[in-house]
Amino acid sequence: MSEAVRRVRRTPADAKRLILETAQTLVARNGPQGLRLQDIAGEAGISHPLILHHFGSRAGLMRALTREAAAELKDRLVAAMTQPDYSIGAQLDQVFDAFRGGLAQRLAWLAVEDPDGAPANTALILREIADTLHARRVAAATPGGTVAREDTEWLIHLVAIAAFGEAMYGDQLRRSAGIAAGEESAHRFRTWFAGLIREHGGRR
Amino acid sequence: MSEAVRRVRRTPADAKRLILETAQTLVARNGPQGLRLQDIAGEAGISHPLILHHFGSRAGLMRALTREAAAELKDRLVAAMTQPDYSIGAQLDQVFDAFRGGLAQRLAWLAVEDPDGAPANTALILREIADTLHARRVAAATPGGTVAREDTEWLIHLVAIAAFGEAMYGDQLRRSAGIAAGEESAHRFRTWFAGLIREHGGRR
DNA sequence: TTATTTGCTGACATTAATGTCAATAACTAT
DNA sequence: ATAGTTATTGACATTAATGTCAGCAAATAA
Repeated sequence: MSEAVRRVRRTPADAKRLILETAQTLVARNGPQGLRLQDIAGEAGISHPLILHHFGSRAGLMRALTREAAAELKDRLVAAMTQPDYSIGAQLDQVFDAFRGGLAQRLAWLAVEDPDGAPANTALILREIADTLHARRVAAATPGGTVAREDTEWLIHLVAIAAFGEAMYGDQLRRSAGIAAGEESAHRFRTWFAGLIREHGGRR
Repeated sequence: MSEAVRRVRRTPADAKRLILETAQTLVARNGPQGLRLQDIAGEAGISHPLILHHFGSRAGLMRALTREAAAELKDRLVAAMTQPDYSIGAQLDQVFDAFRGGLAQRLAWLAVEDPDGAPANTALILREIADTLHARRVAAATPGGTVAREDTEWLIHLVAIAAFGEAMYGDQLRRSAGIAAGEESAHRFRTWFAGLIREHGGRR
């Protein structure tokens, strides 16, 4: 009388993919609080022990999530940087784009959940970027002028904290300032910010 | 034979003070995760139901905490702004100081815990600041020049997201960039940032 | 002293999360 | 077919948090 219960059986790689993608979606949607194994399982149409089977523990899943988000960010930044005419002023929109689609928010939220995981995973990304950008700035400098290494580093630091701050609190702060929220407003800010940086680059 | 158990009996105001201050300390030290009623109670030397007695629920405590932190931030910013020679470039250090001592971190963390509480409590703070600053910039402008209102707003927005981003991720990002962490490094960045903004103000 | 109010606590209830495990079903190889 | 491997699940164990409550004790007033 008892029906045989049908099951989907995936390859481990596929199962991990499914879980990670579902989890990323949920983090982006609900913030760091919304990362309950039950919820992920429900959304993915699986049972929650399956997550533990593939990732060992909740912490293991978190590590995998941050690792994935950090890798994605790095890929996007490197892609933006390898454009022929790259400069942080001219291509700032691409840099912010690299943080878009909830990516920075995900990373930031994951950093809140697991303060030690994010640094480990993002380590040295910024250093690589600083090296590349600085070389470009030096090459682009007028023959007589010099570009201080420190200036490049702080420039990147500013863009990084601004991008994170914008991703986390941009909308809230705009609302608090009485500025209309939304994508268009955020874009206007990016444009303004790019101008500020271009100004800075231009004068030395 | 049974000893009478001695108890401390406070006024409601004193009890709330004690609880709020202990909680603020713990948030600053351990992040948003470290806000368990048991922990607060243990640290304050009271029992955890006392917190519920005075604040109704954990959510009530969180609201009180964000309200307090937001009020503190506003006070510091207003104090910085009412200095006679206030301008966001010249006094940027004071603005960042207003965010220091874990205040921005507390606010940011509380915002993560209770995304709706912070906006309600910080509403219009930035608008006030924008009004004041814009008036000053207009007054300080050279007779022929004009200062766009939007420019002032974006300037404040940048400082705000940078201050939050710095408070939340500054040290992590500096480490990730291979820059030495610590107060001195953070100060050097503030100085550089102030210069950037002063440059911008000077050219229009 | 006695009565009254209420700040305060210990013990318990409730809820909600992670983590464990034996059993089951879907593939693969023989 | 048959056996073996393992992805998958339901039921359960465990843990850890918030919230409830009856009663105790410290002030204040009569």
